[in-house]
Amino acid sequence: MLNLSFVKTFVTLVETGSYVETGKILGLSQPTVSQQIRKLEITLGTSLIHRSNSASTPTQHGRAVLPHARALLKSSEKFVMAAEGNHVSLGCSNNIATYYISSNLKKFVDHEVDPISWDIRSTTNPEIGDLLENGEIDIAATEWADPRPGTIIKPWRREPLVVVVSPTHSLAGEKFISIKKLMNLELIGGEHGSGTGTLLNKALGAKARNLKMVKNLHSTEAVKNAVRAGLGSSIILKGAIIDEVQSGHLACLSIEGITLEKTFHLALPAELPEEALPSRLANFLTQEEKYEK
Amino acid sequence: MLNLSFVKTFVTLVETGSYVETGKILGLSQPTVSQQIRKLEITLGTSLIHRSNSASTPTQHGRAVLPHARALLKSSEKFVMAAEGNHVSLGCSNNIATYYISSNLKKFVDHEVDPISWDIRSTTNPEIGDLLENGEIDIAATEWADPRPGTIIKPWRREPLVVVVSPTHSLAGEKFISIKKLMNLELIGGEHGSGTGTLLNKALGAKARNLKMVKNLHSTEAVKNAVRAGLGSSIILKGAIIDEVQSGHLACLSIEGITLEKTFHLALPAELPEEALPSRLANFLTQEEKYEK
DNA sequence: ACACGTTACGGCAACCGTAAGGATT
DNA sequence: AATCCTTACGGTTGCCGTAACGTGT
Repeated sequence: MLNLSFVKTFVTLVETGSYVETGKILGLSQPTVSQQIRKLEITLGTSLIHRSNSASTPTQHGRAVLPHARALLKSSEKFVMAAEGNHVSLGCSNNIATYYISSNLKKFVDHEVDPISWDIRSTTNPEIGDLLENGEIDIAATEWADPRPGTIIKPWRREPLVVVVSPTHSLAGEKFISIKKLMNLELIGGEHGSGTGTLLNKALGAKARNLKMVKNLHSTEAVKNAVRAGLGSSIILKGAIIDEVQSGHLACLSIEGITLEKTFHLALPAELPEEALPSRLANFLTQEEKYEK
Repeated sequence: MLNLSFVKTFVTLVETGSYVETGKILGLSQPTVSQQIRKLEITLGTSLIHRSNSASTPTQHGRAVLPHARALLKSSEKFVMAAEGNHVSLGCSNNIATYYISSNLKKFVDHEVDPISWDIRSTTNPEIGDLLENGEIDIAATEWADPRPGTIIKPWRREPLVVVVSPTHSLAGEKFISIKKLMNLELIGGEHGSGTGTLLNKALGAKARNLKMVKNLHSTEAVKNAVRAGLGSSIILKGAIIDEVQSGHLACLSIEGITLEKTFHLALPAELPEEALPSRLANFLTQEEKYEK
């Protein structure tokens, strides 16, 4: 079986180009470095480094293997981090991953004393619940509450939805749109399962039926592009179009008389202790955002 | 440093739930299994398995670490495979990855005697060239030739482009469309850098300027959805819409008088020996498709 | 009594360091 | 001569198996 230390010395040897230097970095004697490379080559059955007195360069094989070697070491680090409780696998809805989570995660990482390792998986809202149940992620951030056995749900933050139109649209420049006028817009929908439809039904009641949904595209980015091109309008999370509004590529309006808000939720395994990293992240996020009833 | 064997025994122990069984599978004595788990726990500094005489179940920590452990082992396998020359990292344009490569790759894997490990990265055509230059992929399949220093390019296969309209469109049902009528269609473009624009300029000459490109969406799937919804028409690789045409959700036509074909290319590092896996894959693909001048 | 896991201990292989030996500049 | 890597060899570590020992069913 493979020896991770040897892989590590191989990688640093390629990076430094020198056996002596590698030894110094890793705290090994120089002959040991030589020995380890030899042994690695034997277990792999191929030559990895061109032997010459002047320069130590990887062979063709060595170069081919190098990215995999790096990936292996990284994977090993993640494993150790996870074991030490300093790793979170975060699962987010596509929208949250794209537009919301990054800055919060950065703040959390800076806020923690020990270094944190993390990864993010983003997919559709319903699948996020599956991932959490299967243990593939430690904590989930979704656009609607998806209660499952063995998980607890916390409300995280409220995010307004706005009506988005092309800047050349007659309504561009207005702050509000009446429900009546909303019914006349040709609306382009986004990703399925993001809960926007349910939300509209709740806010508009029976009138939601009269909205002219002309098409569903599969991602918010595709919707934004379509609206920007004048193919229609849409109802989108405000956080997703801040840049475009600022730069004048899109115009946004609120709906007169109603507040359209999506509540983001966090979900975690139920039996998790408070001091576990996912719990700390959840607490940090909810406090940070000061969610008010 | 971590010992990969121990990680392996940990994973199989969780899978089997028995020390004895694990020993049998891995060819170890039962006390050795016990010892390895203990040592792993010591190096990680946490308990992984609930000690009890009846059932061996992972602790909370153990469950949290498990996916990372599996990832680590998989990463190690990939490393070994790469070293043995039985791994290819294939980079494809998004379209090729989505619609073309899978069946070919399957045939190649079946055709090889030794088991092959592989992975696919898909991104835009220009980026594929970068990946190959950086050694992050071993072979590239792109929608146009992108010659770089140190790489060789082979034509792979020709793929027709067709005009795609909604099945409710007046032209649906026709086999051909005149260039004149093509000028009247509101065309939706797809991913940037896929070479379709260049191809149209070559085929139509100055007339290409008169095409009504109303919008570029960022992926072929988005374009398909938009066309299907009647938002416009498009010019797309035929292979991307076979299913939709068959099921009647889209209609396709050829352009009268001209053949619109994209040539897919393969790119590999220049100095690669013929018996290397990427070379074998390239040869298999080009022979399979019988590319004629 | 039996099945399962742990503890104890000895042999053996593997790893690392020191010292000496080429080869190239 | 100096630098860099390899070879040779001995000491130590650490891994594995056998045997003996708890413990719950």
